[in-house]
Amino acid sequence: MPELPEVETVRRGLSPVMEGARIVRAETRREGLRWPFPDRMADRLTGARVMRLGRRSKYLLADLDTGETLITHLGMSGRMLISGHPLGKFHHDHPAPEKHDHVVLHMDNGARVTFNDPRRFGAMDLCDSSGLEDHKLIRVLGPEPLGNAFDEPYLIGALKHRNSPIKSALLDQGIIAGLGNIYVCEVLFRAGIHPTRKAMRLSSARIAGLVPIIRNVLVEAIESGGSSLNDYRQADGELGYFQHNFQAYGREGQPCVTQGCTGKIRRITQSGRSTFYCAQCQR
DNA sequence: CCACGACCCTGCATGC
DNA sequence: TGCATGCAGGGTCGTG
Repeated sequence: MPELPEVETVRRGLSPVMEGARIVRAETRREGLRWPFPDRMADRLTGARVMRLGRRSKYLLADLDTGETLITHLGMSGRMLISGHPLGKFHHDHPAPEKHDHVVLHMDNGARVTFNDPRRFGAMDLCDSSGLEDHKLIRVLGPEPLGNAFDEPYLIGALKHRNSPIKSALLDQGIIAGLGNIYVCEVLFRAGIHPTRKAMRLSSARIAGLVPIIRNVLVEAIESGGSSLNDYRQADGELGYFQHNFQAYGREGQPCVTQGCTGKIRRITQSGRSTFYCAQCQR
């Protein structure tokens, strides 16, 4: 489900429900997801007030008044469902827990936030807020693509010696934090760059051109409420609609939308993941 | 220091 | 109807 725009959409949906509210009860319905939950997680969450809901890359960060931060990753299939709140799908009641509801946060404003994740690639962890930047999942991340540290000189330097395909390099969270398979395909399509091209073989000018394209794709996707594939929804139950703006991803066999291009979108596999591109206008 | 494949897990669409 | 296969927006780890 989630790349940076989807996680940002979830954050925006959750923040009016969670910010300023206290967790009166935390239910963990299994021992962990991708990894075991941290020691006594439910106890450490109980009574905590959420000061601020933030995001770093694809991680949701709930800054608590206990001095700890709750780190949540949605993996491939994770969702955050709101009930008992006007901004949630269920305004007044709480649906019975479903099969893959793994963590339920009961807020003092009557809302419940449920972390549902069928594939269980998601994760939760708690750390000292002061040490967040040193957390093992956070410290390995490259710059935020919508932040000031991400600019043309940075990307040129980061890709200069990369011998891997540009597709793999842009998926590397240590280079740019937050792009995933969909948005990398869309970025390379807009840039007219062939996904198998070696990063180090691209001119500085072409790499520099990627920077505004990356920012634009992400901003447009966030403004659209993210992309809804399968049953992914925003926290309020609404569907995002950026998937209607895909120009490459998921369009195998369909005509290229570039003006004057007669090509069709192809699908290849790169390191186990599908890449969609137009062989005529991406070089 | 890479780059790549296997693996983690469930659900869904497809084809026989 | 059942069953096998392949695919899915995430990431880590071991190997060469």
